[in-house]
Amino acid sequence: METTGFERHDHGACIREGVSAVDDRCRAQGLQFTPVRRRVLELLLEGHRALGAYDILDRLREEGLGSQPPVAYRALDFLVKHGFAHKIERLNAFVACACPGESHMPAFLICRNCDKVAEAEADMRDGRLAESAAGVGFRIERAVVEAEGLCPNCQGAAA
Amino acid sequence: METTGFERHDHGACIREGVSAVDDRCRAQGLQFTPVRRRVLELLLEGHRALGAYDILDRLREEGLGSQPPVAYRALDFLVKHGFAHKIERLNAFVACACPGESHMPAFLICRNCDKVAEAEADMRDGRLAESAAGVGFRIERAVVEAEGLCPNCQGAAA
DNA sequence: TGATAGCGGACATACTATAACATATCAAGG
DNA sequence: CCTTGATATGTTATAGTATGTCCGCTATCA
Ligand SMILES: [Zn+2]
Ligand SMILES: [Zn+2]
Ligand SMILES: [Zn+2]
Ligand SMILES: [Zn+2]
Repeated sequence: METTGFERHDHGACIREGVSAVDDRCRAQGLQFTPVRRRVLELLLEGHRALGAYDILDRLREEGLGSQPPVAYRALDFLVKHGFAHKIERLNAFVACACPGESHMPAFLICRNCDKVAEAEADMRDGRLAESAAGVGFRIERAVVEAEGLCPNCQGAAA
Repeated sequence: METTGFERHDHGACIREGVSAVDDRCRAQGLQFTPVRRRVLELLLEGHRALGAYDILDRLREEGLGSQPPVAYRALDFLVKHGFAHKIERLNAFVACACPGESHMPAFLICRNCDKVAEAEADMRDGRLAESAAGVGFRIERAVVEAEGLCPNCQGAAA
């Protein structure tokens, strides 16, 4: 089970495991993992990339699973709400969660060259930011952390 | 010169100093601090809040300074490009920079109750995230760090 | 059987951002 | 003076992202 998606790996297993983990969690929590929601998750898992809502919608349309924006947004909202996917604010796009179900404060590493996105842990309740925040009396509840740069593969190519 | 805008302070001075600091820097760097750009900066400085491009545009329109989206976006682009303002990705909105001219990797503390935004330092090249990134060979160039929570004033009120 | 709740279909609309082209302004050089 | 190039602004249109609302279906449960 790789963490980043930058390395070569058995991506078929990646998808299968991702879907089945969410399937399990939905069953456990009594959530409805409907066909549209499952398909959207599969699409997000297809590459370790962020997909826009309308990219998703196009695919759904091709497959006869829905043709109007709310269909895609509702599925995405469901996935995000339950921690099965995340929104990348910088890209107005969405990625599958790398460790669905585990509650976490995710951070993202976004390659500006190949657009791959990796998920890292960045609990903002420690570290320098937390100190600054505490210093002015601000209580952090959630945090968006999105780092942009070059992934290991693209540093050599330097395109 | 307060750092956060959460505390009571002489906000008139806040605006004057903000504008004049940018004025100086523009002069020093040969940048044109035109009426529209100045006015947009003033609007951003009015509250320690993020303003949407169309909020800005409405104000500009009222004042006869421009009526079409590109006018606002171009002024905002100028301010952001030269570090006089920042975009808050989570809000699709913009804030004046708290320390214009100094190059920095800003982080933001966004109050979910009163919508005030404070700027903090969070250089992502140290800390835990940098370690994770280094661990997978990812080179961080820029980072969006936007923390959401309650500012000191709103923690009491707890609305 | 009827009430309730959740999901999805469909239409319309709002909000955010940019492309593309035209015009204005000003400074440098012929 | 006139041209030219650079920068900023004006204007129209369009692209891209996200939500509101209403309706019908189905499953569940009293
Ligand atoms: Zn994979
Ligand atoms: Zn890459
Ligand atoms: Zn102030
Ligand atoms: Zn507040």
